[in-house]
Amino acid sequence: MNYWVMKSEPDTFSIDDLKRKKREAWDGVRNYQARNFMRDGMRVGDGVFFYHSNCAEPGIAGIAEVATDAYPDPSQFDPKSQYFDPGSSRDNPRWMLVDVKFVKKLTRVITLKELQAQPNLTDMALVRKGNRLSVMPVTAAEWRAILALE
DNA sequence: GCCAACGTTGGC
DNA sequence: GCCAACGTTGGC
Repeated sequence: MNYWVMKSEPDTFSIDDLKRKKREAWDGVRNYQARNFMRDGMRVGDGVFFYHSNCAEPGIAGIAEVATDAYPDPSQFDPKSQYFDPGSSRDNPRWMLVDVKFVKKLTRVITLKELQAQPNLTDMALVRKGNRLSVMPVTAAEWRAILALE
């Protein structure tokens, strides 16, 4: 069982959207490191912090769960999609994704500011300046420490 | 909207 | 293979 944080801009897809839809294919990831985490690291049942980025109150807004193994992101084959990748093929897909299912919305957003203020979380990739990865691993200790803040 | 950080692209 | 130019992310 591993833990992850996945970022989404709430204007595009928020924890409330996931709550309403119950489940979502996490498409559009076009970063190799993030893809590798989904493809090689994620297993069904892994815990996911749903992080709101690029918004008024950036932070962890809810909990989700990995619902599938990785499979090819269909949007890479769709010429009409903003995520279309002409360099990818069905025989040799470049981009993978997982489905994520809603677990719960936190009673409040645990803000980035708050996470940065935790002495035991200073090593966490998420809180380090300039980290733009949209999918990152979280240790079990970090997972517990963050849940305890709610 | 600004800009720092950083990944990607492409000329050489 | 180097690295400048460029594009994107995301906090502020």
